[in-house]
Amino acid sequence: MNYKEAKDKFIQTWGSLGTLWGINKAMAQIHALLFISPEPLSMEDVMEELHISRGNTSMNLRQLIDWGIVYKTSKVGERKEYFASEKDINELAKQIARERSRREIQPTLKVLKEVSSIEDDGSEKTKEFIRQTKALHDLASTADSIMNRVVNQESNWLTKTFMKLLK
Amino acid sequence: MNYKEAKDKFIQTWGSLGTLWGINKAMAQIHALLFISPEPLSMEDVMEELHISRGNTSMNLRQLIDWGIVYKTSKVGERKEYFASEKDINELAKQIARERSRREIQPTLKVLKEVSSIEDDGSEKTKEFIRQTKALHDLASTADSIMNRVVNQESNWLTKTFMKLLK
DNA sequence: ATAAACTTTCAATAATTTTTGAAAGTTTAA
DNA sequence: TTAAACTTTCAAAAATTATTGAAAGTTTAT
Repeated sequence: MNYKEAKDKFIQTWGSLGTLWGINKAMAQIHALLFISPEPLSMEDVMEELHISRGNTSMNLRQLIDWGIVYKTSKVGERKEYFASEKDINELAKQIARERSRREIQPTLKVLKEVSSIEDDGSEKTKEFIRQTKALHDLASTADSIMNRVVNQESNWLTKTFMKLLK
Repeated sequence: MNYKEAKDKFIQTWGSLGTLWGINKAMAQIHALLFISPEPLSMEDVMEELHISRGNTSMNLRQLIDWGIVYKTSKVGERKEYFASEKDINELAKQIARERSRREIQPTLKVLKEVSSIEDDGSEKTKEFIRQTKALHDLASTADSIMNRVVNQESNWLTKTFMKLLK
């Protein structure tokens, strides 16, 4: 396998994985491309490499910036903007964990808390509902605490902790 | 909020969350319904509660069974099959972790290993590619080890470990 | 063997999500 | 101020994914 083949395969794989953690294919592919590029790329570069339209590129770059895993840079004497991805893998993991917590877990916890607080009328179905939604709340809440802890520690905490756990 | 409202809200929320962990809405809603039901439900019951077709119900119940989080049961003297979800939250978390590892992480690891093994021709872009794909491989691999450990421990390991970490 | 009770399959349709591309918007240089 | 260089927006189109429902399939009782 040569560089070009490996690169295409990586971008393709990362792209289809993206849909699994809640971002679309183009967004994940742009991220993959920037992640392995030694130099920041312009919008034009991204469009050409991935064969996607200007509009699509613009919108998805914006989203990546919103997620905090891609940055705008500029080159002296050039008007164009260039884009670079977060290169540090720990920083990337932290950022993703942070965003997933904010976008998914927090809103879910809110709903779980709400629905598990209905009045217990004594019926079996109500009891079961309260029991099960409370259990889910606890699970999600615990998972979220872990994620927040990862997010708020020094960059290597994740790896260190994992290594300890694996001993 | 009464029981019916809370139930609908829970099913709705769980349904839209589903798309985020890689299962479709109907599948997640069926799971939600069974998860809070004190009794196993028939296909008919599920169709009526969620207003979805027979075919849809059948296919998604099958998938839930494939994921290992819903079981078929039967009632004596009845020909119909009934369906019940895994009720134990630790078992549910384990099962989901196990399936996500098998379906997503393992295949990704395979590709990452493959593409990060291309020959280093000394160019900056190749060096960067190898460095970054290796780093991702390490991250995914570590995350997977954790998940497998969770999967292979006694039912309460997850919660216990989390509690320790939070101290 | 027949038929009733039930489940599965799958081609057609519907719903949703993504992508395009051209017009509108913005910034900078002269 | 003008215009060139570049980016963003968004309605329409395309692509993808989910759902339906009726026919085919299966199982069980008689």
